[in-house]
Amino acid sequence: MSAKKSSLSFREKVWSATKKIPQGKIATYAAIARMIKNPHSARAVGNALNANPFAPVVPCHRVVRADGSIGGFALGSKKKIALLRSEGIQIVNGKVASLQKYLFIK
DNA sequence: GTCGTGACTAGCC
DNA sequence: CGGCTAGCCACGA
Repeated sequence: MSAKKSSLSFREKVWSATKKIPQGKIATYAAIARMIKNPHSARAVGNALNANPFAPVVPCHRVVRADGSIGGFALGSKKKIALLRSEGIQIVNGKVASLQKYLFIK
């Protein structure tokens, strides 16, 4: 089989996968790791987004923790909640309501 | 080549 | 319900 080589760094893949998240939907760090074929790098995914220089370019605010908690945000978790709400996501107690309902997993 | 750090996760009390 | 621990991976110094 033609094994494709990963020319892009791990971070590049993370940003690429995150950019694919449709508006109104969200994904977990583990889900992103799954998209890039690194299901065991959920932690590394967070690191990638933290170093993400494309803050407004990549919908990093659509990425939350596996338990629905907001996790973190370079511009402030408060801002993240505001953005999610603006997309139709219900946030309760700093957590996503019906996380599964909004999850975007391929 | 080794060490420390972090926007993670699951388990245990 | 909350708090702590251990395991996991990628990156920079």
